Amino acid sequence: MQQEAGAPKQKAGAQRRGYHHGNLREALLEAAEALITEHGPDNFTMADACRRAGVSTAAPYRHFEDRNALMEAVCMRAFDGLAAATGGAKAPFEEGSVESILAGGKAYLGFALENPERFRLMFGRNPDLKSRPHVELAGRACFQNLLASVSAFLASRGQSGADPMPLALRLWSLVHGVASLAIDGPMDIIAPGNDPEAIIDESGRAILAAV
Amino acid sequence: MQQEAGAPKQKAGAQRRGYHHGNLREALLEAAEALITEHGPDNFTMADACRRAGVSTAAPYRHFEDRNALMEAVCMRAFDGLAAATGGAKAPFEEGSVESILAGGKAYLGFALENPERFRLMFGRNPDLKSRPHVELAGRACFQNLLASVSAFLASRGQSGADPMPLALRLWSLVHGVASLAIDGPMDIIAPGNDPEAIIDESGRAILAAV
DNA sequence: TTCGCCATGTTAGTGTCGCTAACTTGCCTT
DNA sequence: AAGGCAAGTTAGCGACACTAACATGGCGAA
Repeated sequence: MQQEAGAPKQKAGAQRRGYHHGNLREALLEAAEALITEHGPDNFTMADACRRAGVSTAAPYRHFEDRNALMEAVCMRAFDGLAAATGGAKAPFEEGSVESILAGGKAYLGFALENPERFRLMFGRNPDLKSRPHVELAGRACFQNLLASVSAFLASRGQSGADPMPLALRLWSLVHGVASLAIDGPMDIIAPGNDPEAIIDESGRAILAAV
Repeated sequence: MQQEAGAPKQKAGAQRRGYHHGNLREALLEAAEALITEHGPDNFTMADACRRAGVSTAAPYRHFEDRNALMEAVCMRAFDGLAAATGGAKAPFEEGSVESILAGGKAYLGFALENPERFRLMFGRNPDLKSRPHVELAGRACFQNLLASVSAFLASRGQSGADPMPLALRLWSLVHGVASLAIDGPMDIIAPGNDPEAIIDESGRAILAAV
């Protein structure tokens, strides 16, 4: 899902050698991730990324069509990270078990807490970003994880043929709500010292038990 | 010059008569609300608001310290609207009943669906906005509604003294998650044609039943 | 009635940003 | 060894947030 332009160049580990940077695309991605982590996606500027990478402000446009294209690349990396986090958390548990589903939800929350600005980039409303097929696909792939778990859960409850979507949406809404409130501040302001994981655990069990 | 009868310094419903606008503060607030509704808080610019109000780009700074101060004023109006919507929806039902709590949650969702960009302004991460005491207070006041309902609900279940906070946070997380996913797009993309209200209804009942 | 204060407008200007155009450099193929 | 072309550069455009200094005119006081 990348190759903007054709020719090979010095690839990995390249340092600035002279006139040419050598690995600017990767350097910009790393700069963007760092700056987004630090200041949030809204305050990210191309100029900042250029300064951090040590190039002129026109250089990025050889590698990314515009600011949003760079954001898109960062966004997709973030989705990969989220999928890895949730997938990894479920691994130790039996597929379709309550524990595995809750572990996935808590990993989703953990990712949001550890990478709040990435999370905002992924789920904030940026119509231009949302409409990019790659981003949409990455999000969909993430959700497949949950759908599969829910299908297995329903099967273990004797509902093999049932549509997993309604239950998956309930669980996703819960977990996403906890994560959003936790990182956007209201939860800390309103109820400092609470435990977001506990909310997922208790409400999640209630929702699963109601099937 | 031109002026009809000599209404001095018109306060309400004022039209531009000459050098002075007459009611610029209110005009800017209305322009900002319209522009935010149309293009989202991130794409709102002071210059747009000025054009819509028919004044120069320097004029707003006589009424608002900066862009964020204007956003703050819009944000607080939005919190008032949310409080009114949720409070009004609960009114027909007995305080503390399951139906009243669910109605409040659905009204919260309804507000988000009807005013997605306002909702994003209120709950999106804008550290400068969040830290303003007025905004924090408005948000807290909104939450008091829910806390009161949950207290009454617990009392009706024979738990008069219990702390309503944990249950309130579970419900808020659920409703906020549904609203966020519904307006930020993922829900439509992943599961078009679903019914967000049903999620609140079903999960809400499950969470309340687990008390 | 007149006068002048000063709130509320204005124009002009600064620095930053996203992005483009046109030029330059130097790696890689031939 | 030559030169094509990817990938840098500088310069510049228009938009933005915000400021400074100036202009207007409504209103209260003399």
